[in-house]
Formats: sequence, structure tokens, C-alpha cells
Amino acid sequence: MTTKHLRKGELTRAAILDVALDLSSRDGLEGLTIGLLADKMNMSKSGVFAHFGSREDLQIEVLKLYHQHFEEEVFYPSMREPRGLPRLRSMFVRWVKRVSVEIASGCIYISGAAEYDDRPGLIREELVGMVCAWQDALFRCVKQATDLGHLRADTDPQQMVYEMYGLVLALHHDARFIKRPGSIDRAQTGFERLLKSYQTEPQLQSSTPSKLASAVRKTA
Amino acid sequence: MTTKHLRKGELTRAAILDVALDLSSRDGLEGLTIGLLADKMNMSKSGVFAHFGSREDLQIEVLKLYHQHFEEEVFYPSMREPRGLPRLRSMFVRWVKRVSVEIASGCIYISGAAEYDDRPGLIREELVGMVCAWQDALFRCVKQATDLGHLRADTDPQQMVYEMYGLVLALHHDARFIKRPGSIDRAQTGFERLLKSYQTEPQLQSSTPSKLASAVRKTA
DNA sequence: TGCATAATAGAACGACCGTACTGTTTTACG
DNA sequence: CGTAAAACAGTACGGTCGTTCTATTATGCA
Repeated sequence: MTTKHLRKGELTRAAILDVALDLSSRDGLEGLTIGLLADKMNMSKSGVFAHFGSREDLQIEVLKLYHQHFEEEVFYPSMREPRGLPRLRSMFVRWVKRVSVEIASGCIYISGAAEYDDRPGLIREELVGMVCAWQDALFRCVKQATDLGHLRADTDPQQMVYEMYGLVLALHHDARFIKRPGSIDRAQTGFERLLKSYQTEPQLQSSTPSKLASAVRKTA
Repeated sequence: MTTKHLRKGELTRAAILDVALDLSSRDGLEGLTIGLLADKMNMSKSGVFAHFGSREDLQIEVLKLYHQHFEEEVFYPSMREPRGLPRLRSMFVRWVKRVSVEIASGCIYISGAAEYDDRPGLIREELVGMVCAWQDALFRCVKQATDLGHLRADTDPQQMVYEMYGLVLALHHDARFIKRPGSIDRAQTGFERLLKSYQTEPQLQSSTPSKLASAVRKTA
């Protein structure tokens, strides 16, 4: 049978990817350079290069590693929350928390969107796929929340996801670029206001208490 | 007295800056290269270079040119609108319209924020100054709108500017990066919902009729 | 412990970059 | 006009980049 344990090459490869993710977070995927990466690893350029067929492959592997971290820290834990509003809150809170930590390093989804918005290729395709997957997860969650009656029946999920994404983009912008304090609270405040707009209104809930929650279904 | 009319050098310098702005919009300020710029101008590298002391100077001049366009298309026309809500609406609508046009080319304020969020230097300082100036203009406008009674007295201007900026960032993201249609409408819809949240509430308006009603204009 | 093979180093190549220097052409004013 | 200065072209230098090729060292299984 094939050797199960990690050979040394795979270990250093993983170590290289860790450092590469760090560098890419700071300087962007396009700013990632094999020479600098080799320096940080105390290796030769060719030694690093040999682990990946090309720079583009390296960048894509970095992207996949970031995606994995994002899923583990934001997506999967939220999926363990109850469907509807609790899960949606969890998604947003964990998302904001992650971006908050990344204020010092940078979010690759966001910086990558600016780098590859007009640069065709494999990296762009991969990146768009990942961001769309996350937006889709948010979309489905909002939809469930409306189906469950947590949000108003006429809620437009695309619109709500759009505005949630805007709040996080503004957080990344103000905190990381402008370096303005208090941005995290503003993202949270914006989300609360967002919920207040789309949530089933108190008078509606009290007027038809149990009827609406069960009767409301579809928007699409 | 000194010669008033433009010498030839100043004309070509302006032409170079125009092309440089175009290239920078597409590939970012950091992607702007003197060689490519010279090609597009049918000039030699040194011929282009001679008009600017350094690449950094060129980039800063491009930045100033963009700032000038932004002011002329968004800021100044809005300042001719009546203070308060009408002016705020004008600012947002013209801003969105400008970014909409830039979907094909790219907004330097936004792409620059991602490029220079962790790259110290003159360019970053200049860029931060310009973005802050625009956010300050929005801030003052929101503040006037609350003072005039167009918006609720407890409106937090910083918070509202934050959310407006988020809507535009999301527009740039979804339209230019994801290439999702309908993003412009979503920015507008988000702004309307934003206004509905912060606008003087109907029952408040009717409770103090004459005072507030005269100040409040409708939501067009 | 041997030995095939994986892992890494080192040097070199061609391409592109910003910049400096040196001519050559063009402009514009007395 | 003529002529000084401005505008521009051409070339070259040092640097970094991704990538390739070859040689050397380290690993891991028989």
C-alpha cells in the first residue's frame, strides 16, 4: 500500500504555504514573490519553487488554504447553529470577528477582489467561485430565515446579502485602510439596523401571533 | 511677465496623465508602468519619464487628476443642491453613477484602498487624505440634515457615512469583481432603506407638525 | 547498511522594471 | 531669422522577477 505518513517534502510544503498565506495577506496574492518567500523560509528560490509547478499554482494553493481557514472559522461553526436568524447572526458575527483579526494582516477575499477584478485567469476564477459560494451560503441562510418567519416575507435575500457584504467591506476599508477606530462596532450596529428593517415587525407579530410564523413561506 | 499660454511640454504632460489615469484605473496605481505608458503614447520611456521626476510623482499626479474629476462630477454639483437631505441624495446618486460608469474601468479610491492599506509612503498619505476628505463632506452633509430636521436627531453621522460607503463598496465589488447584474439598483435600494431608518418618523413628524413638516422634503 | 529517489541548492537566462546619461530634434522667443 | 532652451529618443545599468537546468545533499525503504 502507499505510504501513509507525511514525507518530509509534504511537511515543508505545508510550512511554505503557511508563510505564503501570511505574506499574501499582507501584500496581496499578486505581491507574493518566490524570492521573498524563500528568504522567510531560509530556503533557496528553486527549493521553494520545486514544490509547486508554477507561481500561479502556488497562488491557487494559498487561496485554497485561506478558503479552508475561512470555512473552519466562520462557515462550519455557524452551520451548527439553529436554522434562520440564529444561524444568520452567527455567520455575520464570526465573519466580522475574522475580518477584525485580519485588520492587521488583510482579508484575501477582499484584497483579491480588487486585484483580480480585471485580470482574467485561473486565480480569478477560483476566487470568484469561493466568494460566490460564501454569498450563496448567506443567501440560503437569509431565505431560510424568511421561510421560518424570522424575517419579513417580502425580504429580498440578494439585497440583504448585498448589504451585509457592504458592511464588512466598509469594516475592512475603514479599519485597515483609514485606520479609524470603532469600525467593528459600526459594522455590528449596521447589522442590527439591517435586521430591524427586515425583521417581522413587532405589531405584526403580536397581531397575528402564531399564524404568520407558520404560514409564511416563499419569496422565490 | 511669464508666458501665459501652454507650452508643448505641458500639453503632452496632460495627455500622458490622461492615459496614465486610464491605465491606473484598470490595473491599479501600482500596476501603472512607465514602459506601457510610453507605448500607449507612442513615445520613448525616457521621454515620458522626463515629465515627472519619478514614478511616485507620476502616481501622485494621477491621483490628483482623479480627485479633480471626482470633485467636479460628484462633489461640486451636489454642493449646489439645497442643504440637508436633497444634497445628501445628490451626493449618493452622483457617487453611485460615477462608480457605475467606472465598473468598466475601476475606481481608484477603492482599488487604491486595497493596494495601499499596508504600504506606507506619500501615495498612501495622499490617498487617505482624499478619501477622508470625501467622507468628511458626507459627514457634514448628514449632520446638516439632522440639524435641519430631515433626519432623526439621534442620527449618528459617522454610522450613516459608514453604511453609505459600504453600499458603494459592495457595488464596486459585486458589479466589477463578481460581474453580477442589478447591483446598481441594490445600492439605491439600500440607500432608500438607510434613509427610512434615519429619517424623522411619521408619528414624530405629525406630533410636531408645523416645525418639522416644513423642513422635511419627501423621498422623491 | 546500501541505494534509489526525493528534496534542496546554486547558477544562469530572458524579460521587465525604474532611472541616469548622452545625444538629437523641436520649439519658441529676442 | 538665429539661437538658447525645452522636449524627446536611444542606450545602458543595476535590480528583481519567474523559470530552467544541473549538481549536491538528505531521506526512507530493502
